[in-house]
Amino acid sequence: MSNLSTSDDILACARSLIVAGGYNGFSYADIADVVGIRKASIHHHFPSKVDLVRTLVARYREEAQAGMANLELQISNPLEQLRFYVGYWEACIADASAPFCVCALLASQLPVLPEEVGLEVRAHFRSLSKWLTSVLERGARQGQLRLTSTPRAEAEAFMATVHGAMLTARAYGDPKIFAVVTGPLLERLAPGTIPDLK
Amino acid sequence: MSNLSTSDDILACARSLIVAGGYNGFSYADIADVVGIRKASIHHHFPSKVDLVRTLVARYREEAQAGMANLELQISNPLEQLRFYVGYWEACIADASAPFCVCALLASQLPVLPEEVGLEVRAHFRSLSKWLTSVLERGARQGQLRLTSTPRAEAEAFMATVHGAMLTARAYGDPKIFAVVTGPLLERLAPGTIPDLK
DNA sequence: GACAGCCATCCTACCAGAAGGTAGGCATTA
DNA sequence: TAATGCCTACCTTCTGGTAGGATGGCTGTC
Repeated sequence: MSNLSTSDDILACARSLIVAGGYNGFSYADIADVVGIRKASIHHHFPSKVDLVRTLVARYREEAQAGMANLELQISNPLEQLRFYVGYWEACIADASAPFCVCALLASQLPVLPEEVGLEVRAHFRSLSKWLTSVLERGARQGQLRLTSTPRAEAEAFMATVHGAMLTARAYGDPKIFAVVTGPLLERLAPGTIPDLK
Repeated sequence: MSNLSTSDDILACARSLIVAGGYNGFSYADIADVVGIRKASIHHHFPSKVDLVRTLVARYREEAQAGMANLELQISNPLEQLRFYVGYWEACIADASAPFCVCALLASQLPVLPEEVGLEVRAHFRSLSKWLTSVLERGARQGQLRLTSTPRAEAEAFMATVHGAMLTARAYGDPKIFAVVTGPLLERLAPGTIPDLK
């Protein structure tokens, strides 16, 4: 991998392996092969697999939080914030750099996840939902977004559709379908268009 | 398990284990424990794990096809067909009998799935999408559904949202959120409600 | 009806390799 | 000198899978 810190390499590698196949879809040996290190050396950085994945998800959450905070600073328009969020994932899927949200993938395996990891994953869903709710609520208040139900319900639906679109893109092996699904999702929230017009 | 054929018991058990944790989330030993049989006996019915899971997904697909065909016979109203489909999953999630679509879960792990299994999983997505497209298309033609984009795009969005809602319900450990997400999804397609009315 | 043969089912016993993890040694750096 | 990072070597348990034997129900034949 890169020539930054080895533990960062391990985390980055584990992340992409998890994105590909989930918690039970990779082993220390897989990481060792990619990073160019021995299995035992990974244990030096992360004593157990649970430690590794918990750290990885915690860091992922930090990045996500930082991303949302940055979005609040850089973009004031709620609709544009949503567009940026969706666009971020569209790009990740298109260039196959990270074609799935780590937490979304792990959430699908929650029943077999170690508890400590599960807690982090659930926390991500709550904070993402909270942020989306606040964006939608603000957009509605400012008359920039048109909601058809409560901000919370709309936020959950938004999040669910984005996650589902990731899954569909993977199932079809076609990045373009992600935009096909998420495009109308954004349009529907934007006033100015008249959905009833045929 | 039940006292029907052993191979059916094995398939049923494997299905619920896959729904819980995916392809790598269970072993022959797990099934042996539940079914009350020895590991080696499972190999008699399904020589390899790939055989087992391929058969399982193929059967799941048959059931799904039969379900769609039956829906076409029993219910003529397209909106009611969609309601029934969503209600089916709502019930599965509520009673925890099958809180996730087997193919949706496996699709999330497509990169690490044996090819033969992956093919079946992708085929399910295609046929489900095809059916939803036809329902939406017919509904729009009959003036019973109001689409805001093409039937195909709307079908993909519908499917994605339902899959995402399954994931959300699992992440929150709360079956009710499934209806919170899918309810408005159906309402939006039904004419008669006026979304713009605050 | 008796009996042989056959086949499906399930068993015990075993295997090789992969899993996550440990012990302890050897450099390099602070 | 102490800690850090990485190594070799090893351990235990689990993994999917195989070999071969016991049982028991079904056939066809006499």
